[in-house]
Amino acid sequence: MVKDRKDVENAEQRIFDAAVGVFLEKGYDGARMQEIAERAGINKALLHYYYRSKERLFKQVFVSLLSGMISNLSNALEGSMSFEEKLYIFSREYIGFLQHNPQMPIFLLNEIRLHPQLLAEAAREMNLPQILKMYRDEIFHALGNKNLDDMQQLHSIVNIISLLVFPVAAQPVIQMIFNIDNDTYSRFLNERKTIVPNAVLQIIE
Amino acid sequence: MVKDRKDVENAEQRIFDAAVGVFLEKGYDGARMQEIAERAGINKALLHYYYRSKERLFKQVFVSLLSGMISNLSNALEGSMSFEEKLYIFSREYIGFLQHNPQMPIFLLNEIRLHPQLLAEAAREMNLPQILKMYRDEIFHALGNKNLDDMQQLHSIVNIISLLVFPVAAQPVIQMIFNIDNDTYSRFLNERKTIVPNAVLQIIE
DNA sequence: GTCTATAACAGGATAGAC
DNA sequence: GTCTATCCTGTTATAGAC
Repeated sequence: MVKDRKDVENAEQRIFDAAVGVFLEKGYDGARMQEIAERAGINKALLHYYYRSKERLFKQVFVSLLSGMISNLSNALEGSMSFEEKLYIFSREYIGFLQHNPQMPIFLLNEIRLHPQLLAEAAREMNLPQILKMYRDEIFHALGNKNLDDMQQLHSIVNIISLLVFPVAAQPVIQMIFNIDNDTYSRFLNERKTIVPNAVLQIIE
Repeated sequence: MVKDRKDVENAEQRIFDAAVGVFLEKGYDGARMQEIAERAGINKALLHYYYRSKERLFKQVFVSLLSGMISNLSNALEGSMSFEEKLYIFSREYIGFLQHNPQMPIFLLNEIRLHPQLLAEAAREMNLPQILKMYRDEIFHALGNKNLDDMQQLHSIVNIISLLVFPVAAQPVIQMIFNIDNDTYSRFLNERKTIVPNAVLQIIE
């Protein structure tokens, strides 16, 4: 089980990596087992040998993407900084992550929309509730110092996420409507790494 | 061509209505011509008689949904009210519309993501550029009075749309994470009809 | 473990009767 | 216009050799 040679990645892992790519690009319904096999450089039959069915393979990919996204970001919230500091770091990290994975938000939201039970199942397989509880406690605690009631705290959190995620998720539409080239849009997103926390703090105060 | 009897809607229209429902629920790849035919109460062959192919039927549905959404909302921007007044009305109308069509944002964004050329084609078939130019002029003009440069204006517009759309689009995820029941979430969205314009004005000033 | 071959069926599309 | 029957391809999944 020596794995230090990355260029000789085993078949199971290559299949999984290929599946991540294909499912992300095409969605569950649009993805083809044939294409996953081709990208992994192996035969279709081997997919079923390792993962039994398309559905089971997809669920593993889905959980992996969702939990990867969440655990990546929870790092930004750890430590003993002030709420303001955490907000700036979180905004920078989150937009940075999304810039490297622009397809993920719509992919995840759409698959959840199509298969609502996915979210509950995924939550069971990863320790999602626990991680999210940490998020909530962390954020609510920070916001609690601002004398906001429960509903106001929820508005604040949703405001932050909305301002960070949507501009990346809707990039193609926004670029098309306002006729913006890629470089300009990239600058636009980079600016938001500080503009969003600024705006959020302004709203709360 | 008498059409005053709505209960005797002709086959072509019934097919189209059924197609809207199925495509919205399942997406292009997940939708089945068979199911559209069943919901329309006619046979599969008749789908092809009227619409030739699944792809052509889908394009008409897509354009209809996109242009319906846009033209509905442009009403809110007409008239000679102040920017502040328009902002409040627009926020109320937009969230209200989304509450009745919660599936639409993710459906549209995902189909555009899967088929980037859809947006350009749809723009050609409807008078999208013209409508959007009206939007832009209207909004930029209003924001222009606030002494904002181009990039700041773009941030403002994207902020508004993000704060309005995302909380509806991501409703299932947000409800699950924060353990919120439907009634509470509905109140939450209603509150945002005034909270969002308040916040936006606060950011701009 | 990995392959080839094929089963089994679903789904879009068309032919042709009425 | 509307239907039934059918074609034909693509797709998941499995059987079985190596």
